[in-house]
Amino acid sequence: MGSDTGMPLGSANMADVAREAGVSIATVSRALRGVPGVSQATRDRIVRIAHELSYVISPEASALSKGSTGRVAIVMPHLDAWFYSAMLASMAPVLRAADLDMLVYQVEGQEQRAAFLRGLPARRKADAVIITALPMAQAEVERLDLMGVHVVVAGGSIRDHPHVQVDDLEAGRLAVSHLVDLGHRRIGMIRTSDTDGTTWSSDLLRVRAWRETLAGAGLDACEELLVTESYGVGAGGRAMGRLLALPDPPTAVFAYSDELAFAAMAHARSSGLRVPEDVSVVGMDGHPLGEQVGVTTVDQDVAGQGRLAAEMAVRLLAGEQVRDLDVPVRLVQRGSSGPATA
Amino acid sequence: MGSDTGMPLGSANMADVAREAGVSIATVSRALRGVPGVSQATRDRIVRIAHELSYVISPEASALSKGSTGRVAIVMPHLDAWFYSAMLASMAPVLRAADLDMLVYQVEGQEQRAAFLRGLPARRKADAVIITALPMAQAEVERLDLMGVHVVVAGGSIRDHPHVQVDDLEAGRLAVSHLVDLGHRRIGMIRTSDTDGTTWSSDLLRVRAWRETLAGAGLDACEELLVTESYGVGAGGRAMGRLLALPDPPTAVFAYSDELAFAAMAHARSSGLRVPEDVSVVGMDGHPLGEQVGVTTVDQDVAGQGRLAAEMAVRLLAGEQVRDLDVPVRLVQRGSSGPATA
DNA sequence: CTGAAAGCGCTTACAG
DNA sequence: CTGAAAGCGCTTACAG
Repeated sequence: MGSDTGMPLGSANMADVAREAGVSIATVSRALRGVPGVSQATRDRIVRIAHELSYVISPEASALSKGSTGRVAIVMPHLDAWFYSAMLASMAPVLRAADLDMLVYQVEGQEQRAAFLRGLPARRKADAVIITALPMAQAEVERLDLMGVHVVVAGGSIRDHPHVQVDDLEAGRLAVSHLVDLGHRRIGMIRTSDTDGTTWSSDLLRVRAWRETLAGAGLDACEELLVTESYGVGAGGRAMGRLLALPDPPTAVFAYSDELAFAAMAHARSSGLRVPEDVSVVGMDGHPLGEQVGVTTVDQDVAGQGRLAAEMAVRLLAGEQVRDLDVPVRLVQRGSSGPATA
Repeated sequence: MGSDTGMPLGSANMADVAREAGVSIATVSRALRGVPGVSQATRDRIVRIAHELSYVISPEASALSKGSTGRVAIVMPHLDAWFYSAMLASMAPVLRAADLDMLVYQVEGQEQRAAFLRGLPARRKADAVIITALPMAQAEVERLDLMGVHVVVAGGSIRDHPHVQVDDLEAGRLAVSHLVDLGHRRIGMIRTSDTDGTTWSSDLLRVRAWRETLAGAGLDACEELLVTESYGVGAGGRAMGRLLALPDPPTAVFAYSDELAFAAMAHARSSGLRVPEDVSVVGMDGHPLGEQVGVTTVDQDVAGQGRLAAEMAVRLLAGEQVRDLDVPVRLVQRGSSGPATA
């Protein structure tokens, strides 16, 4: 690494490389990007000198002149729930392979969402934005159109933006039918209320599936069996507590996520109940811990959804057409659900 | 929102705003950034017009001329393990408050790490980089110095870069001493081997604590009791399986993380063992599920570490001095550990 | 195959 | 308080 120019390592710009190589910066630019129009010898020399100078292209300057940022923004309401981190983890390698950087925004609650959309911050910071399972009110959704970047929706759908999702209605039916088939007559549902007052397709659809499946089986989907707790660590436990405290508690519960299911099960057990003998629990997602802990779930291939959403963004940036993708769900029966005994 | 200029919403640049307002772009720049030197009337008018035109500043152009990017890069080996996602989640609001964007890099394994450091990609893409619990070989560490940006280390330490960490030696001692105090004589340890061949302070220190604590108690820290599985979903289960298959299996196990502990417990139970009667398990982290599932752990306040690391990055960017921060750990006793019965 | 020059959209001394 | 102009570091027609 002989920096014989005496300049601090890594502070070189394209002009320095050009000077050192005895060519114009236009030639350096072409050589380094690998575009045709440079002789192999010149290219080799430039590459070598750039390396010697520890030259790194300025993404800002590059972006400014070509008009694209080389970045994709990922927007999620939470970063620490498993669903979101699994999404993120599966998007990362796809974007990396396409040489795109990943800008991550945690946009939690209506206020932050409003601020995010008001500032339209992603518009000039990324070439595309992947909205992941973000609750949104109708008026907010409109703002999305103004962002002037490609929008991909993962884990849900928003108007006519291209999306990757599962059929949440089917997912909910799978879970609830499974419990109905096991002979349960009182079946509760647990969800969290980040979605307060806002439209979020997955949530609405799973609740609808719960209602419709119960109705279809001639069972009562009364409001007390649908408990909503605000998002947070204790949500699942509190929700289960409320259900179990009912005069006529459910013998089975469908939780919106596996993490809620884990907490619900733990709460039930610490209340002296056996799972599934006293109460059955079904979650949703396909959380890896679920296999170990033995939770019946509706697997929605989160990693697959993330990968596909990222690929969709990559395609859009390449100017290709994309079409909406539906990822199949499947019921995975494990120890947390069993026959109704009452 | 009357765009009376007829140009597509959001495509305006500073010159458009200037023209519309009848001022120079210099004045627009000052007005919009809130720097002094613009009359209130002019400022108000400019702000209004910018809003009407849905004007959003070009971060690229801004960054190029002022020489900073307004971004912080977060580098982690995994994004889907709880520890990392909790770190990320706690960094996000701090960076947001400082008006910094978060660029996330999942750098997994030696090959990707080498590529990351070879390209020094973060150097010009962010003003600071927060390295989170990333295993690194010595030679790789050297390259860090070349990045030409502020480096903060979270959840460990790397040479003399400012860091936020816990005392992993103490953490390990707390866990193992707890088991020794309960009367256990055969105490195993489970870890994962992302760290293969590389230096990662936390890992080395916790293993050392395990060895030293056992030695200090006159117990045998034989190699068969230290099991290393490559990182992944099944790691904890496989590791526990290996320990339990030993001719003389341990009666207690210290797992590097709570997630490993969950899996280890599940495996033990599915093997027909009771926890803690037949085997005690202690994890580390302070995973929220641990409270629900009843896992004894060494809480290392992950969210606190993430917050402090992000604050440290913000301070460095503000030109302030920072000093290394040590976050305290504490043993949280729960149901997964109990007296030795053998 | 190579270079001179315009342009991307800002910020920031420097003048007034 | 305001503006003209240089400069940030690239990319990309356009010529040769």
